[in-house]
Amino acid sequence: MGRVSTPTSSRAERMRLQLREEIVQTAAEVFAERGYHRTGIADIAQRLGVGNSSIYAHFAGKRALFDVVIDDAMSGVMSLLTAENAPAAADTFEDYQEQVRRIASGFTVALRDDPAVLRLLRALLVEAGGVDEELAGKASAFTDAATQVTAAYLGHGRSRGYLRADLDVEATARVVNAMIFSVALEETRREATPEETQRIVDATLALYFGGVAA
Amino acid sequence: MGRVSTPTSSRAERMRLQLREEIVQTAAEVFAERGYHRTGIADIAQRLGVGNSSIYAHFAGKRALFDVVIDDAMSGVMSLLTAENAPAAADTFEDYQEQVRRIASGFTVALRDDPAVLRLLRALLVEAGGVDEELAGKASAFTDAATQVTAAYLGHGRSRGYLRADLDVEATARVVNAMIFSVALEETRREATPEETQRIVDATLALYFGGVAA
Amino acid sequence: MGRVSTPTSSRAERMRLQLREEIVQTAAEVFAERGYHRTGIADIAQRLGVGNSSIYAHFAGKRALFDVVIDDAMSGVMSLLTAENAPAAADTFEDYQEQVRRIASGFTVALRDDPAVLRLLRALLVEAGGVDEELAGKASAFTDAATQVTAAYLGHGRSRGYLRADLDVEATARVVNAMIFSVALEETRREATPEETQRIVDATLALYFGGVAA
Amino acid sequence: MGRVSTPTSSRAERMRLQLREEIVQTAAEVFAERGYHRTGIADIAQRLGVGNSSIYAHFAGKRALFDVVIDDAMSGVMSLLTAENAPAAADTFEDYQEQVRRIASGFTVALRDDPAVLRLLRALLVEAGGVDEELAGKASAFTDAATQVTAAYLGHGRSRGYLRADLDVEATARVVNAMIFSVALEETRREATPEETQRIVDATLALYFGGVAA
DNA sequence: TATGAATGAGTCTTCATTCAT
DNA sequence: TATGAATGAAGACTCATTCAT
Repeated sequence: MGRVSTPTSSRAERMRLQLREEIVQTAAEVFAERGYHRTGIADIAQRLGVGNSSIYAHFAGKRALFDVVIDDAMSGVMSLLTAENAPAAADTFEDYQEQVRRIASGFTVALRDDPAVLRLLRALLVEAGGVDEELAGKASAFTDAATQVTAAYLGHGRSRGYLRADLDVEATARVVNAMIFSVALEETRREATPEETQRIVDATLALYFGGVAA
Repeated sequence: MGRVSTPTSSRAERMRLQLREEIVQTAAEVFAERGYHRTGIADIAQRLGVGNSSIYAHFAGKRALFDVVIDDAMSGVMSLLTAENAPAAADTFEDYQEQVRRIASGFTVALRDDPAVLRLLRALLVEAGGVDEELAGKASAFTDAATQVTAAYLGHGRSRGYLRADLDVEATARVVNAMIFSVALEETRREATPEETQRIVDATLALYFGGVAA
Repeated sequence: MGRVSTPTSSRAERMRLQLREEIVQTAAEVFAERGYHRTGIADIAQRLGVGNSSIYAHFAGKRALFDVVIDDAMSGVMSLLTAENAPAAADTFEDYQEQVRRIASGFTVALRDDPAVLRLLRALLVEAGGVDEELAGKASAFTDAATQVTAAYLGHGRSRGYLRADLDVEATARVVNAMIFSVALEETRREATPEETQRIVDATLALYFGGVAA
Repeated sequence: MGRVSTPTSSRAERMRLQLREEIVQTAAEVFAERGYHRTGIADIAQRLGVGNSSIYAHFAGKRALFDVVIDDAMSGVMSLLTAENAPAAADTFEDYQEQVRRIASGFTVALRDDPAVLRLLRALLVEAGGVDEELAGKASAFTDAATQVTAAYLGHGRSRGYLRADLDVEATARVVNAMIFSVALEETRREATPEETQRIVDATLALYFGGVAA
């Protein structure tokens, strides 16, 4: 039989999926701009130029759509965090610095190109408690997952000897991620110029690698 | 005949102010627990055991009440940040470490005793954009003010020579504050044990003072 | 027993009545300025400088107070209409014109001195339907009573022969009163100068006595 | 294929406009019956048999709906006042009487068929001050406009010589209109029989043309 | 007795969701 | 299947009235 079946439905299916994707895109934009509560289903539908109820043909409701949007944003950030550089890759402090700079740079570029992702993260992290218990749980799960990723890097560095032997890997991972997200969120709030952002990134890395001590 | 001065009006005035204070307290609790949008005037009134409209005798509306609550929280945090330790106090790195530890400790204790303040800050920083442009501006002003305070400490330390000469004071101040607030917010979100919190604080300070490098 | 009794209570009684009177006065002002619905009990109490509930010590409620105010205004207008000139007084058209001019002049002067009465009438006639069935009935009763007064004048003049023999006394009375009240109300609405008002009064009388025909 | 032109949108548009029209009609009824303040959005929606919020799909709010209703009533009355008879049409007093009778008759018939218009006018003229400064202004503008129309007739008649040479055109116009509106309003208030109304109209015209003098 | 703070019923308005076309 | 008009539940706010002092 193969997959000869339903070629017509296949065309319809493609269009259906495409509309779904457009809804998610548009919803991401609007949610990012205005936050969950100030965003109305009508706002999303209108910006996309479709009818209100078309959204309900693809998502159970506003909350469900937000879930999908947030999941997309989360996985986007997670792939930035984990992209191209395995924790195992660095063996010296110099390599590690290089690796982190590369990641930070990738981060910066990616977010410059698609700042909505970050604003969505803010929507998640910030409004989580104001929407739902379930959403709050999702936010926690996300920070926990991010902590795991960072902790893996830190653990590798400590065992390789290029990070402090007394480093509290798990706690530091949490702190570092908080710092990263905070800076990132803060930079999107005030619409910072690339130069300002670069200064913040440099300051962050300097603090990270060497602390403030002389 | 001593203080004949308007004792009746004084009594009534006291009760009026007391109710106002109770409203602010209760509102702070509920806003902290549920966020701005999920909190109804009815929730606050009910928890306090007064009628809905009593709140309107003291505040122009929900938004105005939230403003007062947020202002209280902001000034609470600002006094924690600036309390008892002038930027000029430390002259050596050891003194400075001691000073920062003292502040951190004060912070920790204060927030353990009154965690609502922090949750309110989260409400401010997180929901700001989802409520009002004005509130968003208030949030920005707050982070800017906090940056100034921290930058004063860092500038003093750099000029004394116990902090890195190449320290980007303003940028680092921003990063450090972001880190502090993030950690604090995160710790209130997941209801961390005192031990966990202590580990986070230690990790934060270690990172701050010496970075991650071996 | 006589009425020697309770001289103290008599003093108190006097003050009580005086306050009651002041409330009616003030209420009349505010009702006249803002109409029934836009006037709050608090507005009246505040302007008089007494507490909200003092009003309830003298009147059953807002509606009852309005009733008293309206009754006062109605009897004020009725005495203007019936004042000093009995329907029987005039025997010639010249006498009648003189009489009517005297009444109109008294009206004008009285309302110039106490324009609130008229505004209250407006409040009665205009808002009657928007408040209560009962108030609407009172408004009807008032216009009916005024019609009776005017009809008596007209009837007298017709029987004396100085008014048209084919005059429909009752219907004309109704029309004339409507004209009088309308003009009076309209003059209070737009804050007319005395000169403008005089022109209107003259035009009204001219129309009344001689119609528009050449 | 003839007129393929967007029949769907056209159909929907028609229904939309129809509902809007029904809302205005029903609102006119209820506002006329109960006045602005005693009319709730719910009353209107319920009488029409639609949901409360459907009204908000067509009008910004209660006040905006009232505005439309009032504007309709005002233009309805203005067309009655100006209909089919130009001020210039009459050249003799007989012609003029005929013309005025025709207008009065048209008025009477029109208001008998649609008494709501008049009740609405009452709502406007009476409640104007009790709702809004803006509405009060609209009421003034309306009476001024009506005065202009009437003054044009009177001015024409005076220059033709069939009206009194000493006629104060503007003041008389104001009086006459006040008389007309008052009578009309009064007739709707007490639910007069056609015969009673006819007597009032006749009395009004008699007064208008010849005054009361014998 | 006068006060004015507190009340709670009533109202307008919003918006996520459904349904007829 | 897509539409967008209609829905109704929910929430902020007002104000005449009551009650403890």
